[in-house]
Amino acid sequence: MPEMPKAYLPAEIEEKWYAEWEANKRFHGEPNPSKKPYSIVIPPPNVTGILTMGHVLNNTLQDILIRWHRMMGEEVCWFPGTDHAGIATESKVDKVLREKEGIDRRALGREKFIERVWEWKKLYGGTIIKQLRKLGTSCDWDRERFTMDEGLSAAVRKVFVQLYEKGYIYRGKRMVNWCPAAQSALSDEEVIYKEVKGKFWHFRYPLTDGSGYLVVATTRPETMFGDTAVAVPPGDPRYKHLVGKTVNLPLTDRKIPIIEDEHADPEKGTGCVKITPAHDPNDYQVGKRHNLEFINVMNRDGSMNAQCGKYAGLDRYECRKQCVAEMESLGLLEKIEDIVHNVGFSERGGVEIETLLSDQWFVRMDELAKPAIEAVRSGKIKFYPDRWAKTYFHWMENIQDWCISRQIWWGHRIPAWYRGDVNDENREVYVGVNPPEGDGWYQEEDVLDTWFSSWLWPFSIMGWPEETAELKYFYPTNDLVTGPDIIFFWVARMIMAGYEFKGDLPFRNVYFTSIIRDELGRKLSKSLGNSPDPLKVIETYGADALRFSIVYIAPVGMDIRYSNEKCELGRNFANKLWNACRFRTMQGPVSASFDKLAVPIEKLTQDEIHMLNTLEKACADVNTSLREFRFHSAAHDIYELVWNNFCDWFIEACKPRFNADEAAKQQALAVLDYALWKLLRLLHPFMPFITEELAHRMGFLADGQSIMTAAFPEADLKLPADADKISEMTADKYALISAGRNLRLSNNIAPGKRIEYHIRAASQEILDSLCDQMDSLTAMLNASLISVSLENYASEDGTPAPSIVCDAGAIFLPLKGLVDPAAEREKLTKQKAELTGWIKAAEAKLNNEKFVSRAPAKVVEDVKTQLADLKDKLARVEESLAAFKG
RNA sequence: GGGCGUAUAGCUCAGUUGGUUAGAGCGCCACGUUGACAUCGUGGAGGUCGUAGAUUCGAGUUCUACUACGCCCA
Repeated sequence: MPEMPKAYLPAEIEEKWYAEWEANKRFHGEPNPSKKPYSIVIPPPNVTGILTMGHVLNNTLQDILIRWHRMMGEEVCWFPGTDHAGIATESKVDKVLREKEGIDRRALGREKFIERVWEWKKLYGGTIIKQLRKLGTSCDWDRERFTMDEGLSAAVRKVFVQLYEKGYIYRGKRMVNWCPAAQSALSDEEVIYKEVKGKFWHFRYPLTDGSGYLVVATTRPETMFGDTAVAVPPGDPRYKHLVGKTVNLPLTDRKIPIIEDEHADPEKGTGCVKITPAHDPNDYQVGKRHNLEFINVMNRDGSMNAQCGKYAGLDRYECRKQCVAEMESLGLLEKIEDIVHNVGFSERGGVEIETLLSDQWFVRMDELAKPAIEAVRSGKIKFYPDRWAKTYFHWMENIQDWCISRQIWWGHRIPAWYRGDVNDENREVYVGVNPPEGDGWYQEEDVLDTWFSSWLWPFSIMGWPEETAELKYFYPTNDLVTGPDIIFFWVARMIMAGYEFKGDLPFRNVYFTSIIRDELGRKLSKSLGNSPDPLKVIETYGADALRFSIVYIAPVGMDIRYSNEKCELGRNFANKLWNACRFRTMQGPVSASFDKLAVPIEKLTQDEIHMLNTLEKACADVNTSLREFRFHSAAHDIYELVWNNFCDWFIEACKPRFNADEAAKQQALAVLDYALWKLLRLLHPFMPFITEELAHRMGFLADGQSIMTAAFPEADLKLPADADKISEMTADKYALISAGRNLRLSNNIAPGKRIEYHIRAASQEILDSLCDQMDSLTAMLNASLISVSLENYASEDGTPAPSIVCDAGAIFLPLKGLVDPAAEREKLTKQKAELTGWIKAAEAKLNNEKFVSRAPAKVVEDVKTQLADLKDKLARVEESLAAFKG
């Protein structure tokens, strides 16, 4: 084994191990009845996508779960793949064709265009999948799927037909969200409402009888060409006499009725409101109630149509401007008010959404929702953090029908065929998995919402509707890790689909990740330029560092404020571990028994017992944390264990033993190796590359073996019965050492200078124990000599020495006349004041009869013990103080 | 308008069922290159836990109201 470099360099090592793992099919899962199954399906990233920090967090957490379960000996399978992202991909390829080749999609035609999309997908569709590998994700790449694969497409067709036959899918003319950029309908979930500054234009609509006018306010003047009524509040005395009359709709030659309807709010503006049934959801309801005419005034691309007279063909915003100008010139503009209101924008591209009436396909959701609600309510499916269940219930209990048709080409074409005139509402309709027999049939032009294939992902990815061995073994999956932003889009729908088509839940636990923001708390976005490139971060810090850092800093259920510099934490940690191992290799070959502790427990030193005891507790804690999806807690525990317990204290305590007799050295190494091997395994799910590398370098694994399938550590070591007590005493000893170092520093003694100390032990037991461990004590204090007794330090000439009082006793630094008595008095006086304060607090408690009678006996006992300790400490401080007053 | 969440050290965040003197990382100050590690070591300074009440022997931890910020839904 070549000597280890001084600093850990991740690049080559990560590359090497990933290739090795893949070549040996270490990620592959296969139905295996003799083992317990564990599976996860990846939230399929868009095939057009590139890796973002959101993916990094999400996939790191999945990989941690996957690797953890794999190490626990389960048959693990992580199913990966991508979705076809209908609108996103179509517009992307469309743009490329237009800009690079000057080709218009429409001129190309549907068939040719789709061919080009497939070509594009072949070239670039694998990008994000390749990038995920850099992160170390152990997906079963043999099982990678795409939502447009033949099998998954068959699943979509089957599901569509099944729901249609059940009467859950229907086609109809409804108000839908229309994206003028994509020129397609969108589901409610794809519309994002934002508060924007806008205007209220107050228009005068003249009464036909010439007796005056009504004032209506609108934020959308251009839709006035679709007005088919003016509504007033029912019974409103201001307008009662006008109901049934008509107004002349300005800029047109139409007369429209004045009607009474609750939608008109008497408090708002004049109380009158114009009704545009074809362009507003509320007006649509009014239109239906009053049997009004529905006039569509807009084209698919957001321009005005022939209903708008001379404004036909104008863009909606231009038309708005000109309408307002003309109304003003006609003296019909009463006033303009600045307002802030909610406007819907398309989730992609941020184009303002139109609501308009059109023919679309819908899924009735109410029945599908029932078992899905029950699954979460009964706890069969658990959400982490569980408060997301509330959001889920609220949405599910008020669920709306799902608009699933999209007026684009890239996607699953709806398996419906028609025969007869396109405009004939009564033409023949056929819905089936395969095209109908006979002549004259033509297929529906629309394709399905991408989520209509994604909601089948947990079982379509396993080959459904075929009855595959994978489905039998790996379905339902165990855990799902995803962002809360797609709880409606995806999570809720998968649960519904699971019950409807598989008759069973798709997963048991859903972990909702944090959302990543920049340091200032802003959302990451392309336009702000604040999205870090994970690949660059991996190049700079290493994948392990990125993974560890992001888990370490991710708060539970809150947004993460991320910056690349935070990866220094993970990089430094990796380097620390690397160097600890480097130091170990310098001490000789690996111990013969590192897997099982060969040292008899009665021979263990206190430092060793403390290390092992802490290690065992950490193993238990990490397992518990992971079971509860408390990833950051597990990361913190491991960090603390490695850096603080293992490196700062245990290795330092070992050092003198490495230079002592051979038996002591071999025992120290045996314990160290046992702990280190366990540490590496504990850390592996978080930092897969460095742990694999070190496990091999240290000799814990032979060629051809992998830490990936080594046993995940559990708290299974038998320690002496009084291990906890010894552990505590050792911690007190370390506190004493810190105090000794403090004395050295505060008295300006060079760190390299070996000096004498005196320790007054707090008890005979502590005295004995300190004497037992004189070698490590001396080394860690860099002392030349340490005297221990039950007495304070007393110099021959009676000069007092500075000291610090701790739980284990007091430590003195004999300076032989070099002390500054004033400074020492000040320090001691301050300490005395603190102690006195605490003593008063403790006494107050014990003098409180209610406390003594009502608090648990254990608590009262603790306070008593504490008070005794405090008084003891105070006595010592006072002794020292008296000495310095001398 | 309804719902949810968050407010703890200069910054970013821990603090699981209420119980000893509230923690970590970064940053800051001092010292330091004795062969694991300057991607480091040693020591130190720094919060009374948004505000006001309530419950309790005891509250950062429970309850109520309020304030600020954020998210979701309408």
